[in-house]
Amino acid sequence: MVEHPSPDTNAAELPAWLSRGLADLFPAASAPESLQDPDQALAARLAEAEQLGRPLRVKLGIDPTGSDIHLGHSILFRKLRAFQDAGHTAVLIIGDFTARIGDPTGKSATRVQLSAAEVEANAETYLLQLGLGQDPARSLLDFTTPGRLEVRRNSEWLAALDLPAVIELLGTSTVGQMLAKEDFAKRYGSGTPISLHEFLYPLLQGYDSVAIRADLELGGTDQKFNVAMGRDLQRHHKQRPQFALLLPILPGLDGVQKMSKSLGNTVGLADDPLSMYSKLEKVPDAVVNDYLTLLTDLELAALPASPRERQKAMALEVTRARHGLAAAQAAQADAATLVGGAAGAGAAEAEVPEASLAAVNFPAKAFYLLAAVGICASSSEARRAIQGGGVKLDGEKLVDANREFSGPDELQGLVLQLGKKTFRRLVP
RNA sequence: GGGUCGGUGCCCGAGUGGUUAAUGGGGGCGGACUGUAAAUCCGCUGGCUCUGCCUACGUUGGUUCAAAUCCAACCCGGCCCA
Repeated sequence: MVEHPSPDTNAAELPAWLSRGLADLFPAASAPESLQDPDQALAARLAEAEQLGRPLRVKLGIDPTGSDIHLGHSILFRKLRAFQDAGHTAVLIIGDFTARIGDPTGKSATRVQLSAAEVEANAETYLLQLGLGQDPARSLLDFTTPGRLEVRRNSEWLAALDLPAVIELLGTSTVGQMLAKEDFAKRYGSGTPISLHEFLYPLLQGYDSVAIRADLELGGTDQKFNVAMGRDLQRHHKQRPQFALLLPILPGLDGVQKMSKSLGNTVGLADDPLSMYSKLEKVPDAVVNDYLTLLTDLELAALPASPRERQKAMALEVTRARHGLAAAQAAQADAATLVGGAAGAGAAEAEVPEASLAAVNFPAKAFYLLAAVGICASSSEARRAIQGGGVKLDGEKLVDANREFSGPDELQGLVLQLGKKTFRRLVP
């Protein structure tokens, strides 16, 4: 490639771990030689950091509004981790204060406000899923290496703002600027209500950057407005404005809409190996390469061209990163046996999630059993599933929804199957 | 605050006194097909250990043998005016 004769040109290139999968970066990645300004060019800022031996402070904010982290979120954490591994400081902001307003981004309606207790409980779960107390080799973030991670809650500084401070904050932008934001513009245009407090959200998120003196903020492309707001506010507070690093929004399992719990197209970080693998190996062909780029470190060029092989390689690698190679390979093998037709014999061998019969009251009718064991959401749904011919017990189609089981003995050890990909081994 | 229009099942959206969990579409789930995919076709889509019983059309109360459908008050939202 290019020669690197001087430190100046060195800075003109970003490392691959940083540029992989980027959707947007501003103000600029690198700059012409005449403009090696560490405030304008990220490459220059990185070089400066190295020179001064001062790691960059890389901000990522999360609002603990739900309880499960899924792969869609994980692409941001993966990038944050890459910064950690390169020696920088990840500043993870738990939006315990902002979560109670609700980020209007991408929302077609005002979000429900959460109680402080709910938010705190969610925050705890998030940290555990991100790897708190775990071996960094297996977890998403590095919680153990000193100096690599700061976890901050934004109530720390936001709860302390008094009215004059809030008014000053509001004074930094205009209604026109707010309405320029796509979500607001859409909602305003379509007559969907926008509460005034929602205008505060971008300002508060921006203020977080001021509070922690961020050098760089990570976000999805939908965060562009909010991240840019951080730059404005930092300038307002006489700080060096942060760089913005935007990553694409991961499409969900449907391949069209973004991955989101409410759309039911997610793969959870906490999913067991088998369901993680089997969901992933059937993502639409069109998004397999996105998954590979954003969720793995694999070289795309080195992979087989066949879409089916790519799906498998991607599913295996993503599962491996969470559960280890052995578990991932087992999941791959099990997926092949379970779904591949020879369910009867295969199911007995394969490793499937277990479901306890403890909560079942016997005698139990088939439709009730499905619901009681948690495989169906309701007994009515179970009844329909059985009548629709989608339920198998130990490989044999269960046809009678009213079939009665007298006790756990005749069920334990058997595998209950709903559709092609939901399996439960019944245990006491 | 005034005027006006509106609030139906996961979502959109019919339905304006009388079988009926309530047309249709989307989404979801299941089946066939397939590459465990896409496309296509078919079925299901409130709850309950269910041949029946509950609960449902913003909330509460009322009229009626009978209401999602009529009346009243209230709550929430859009638009116009202030």
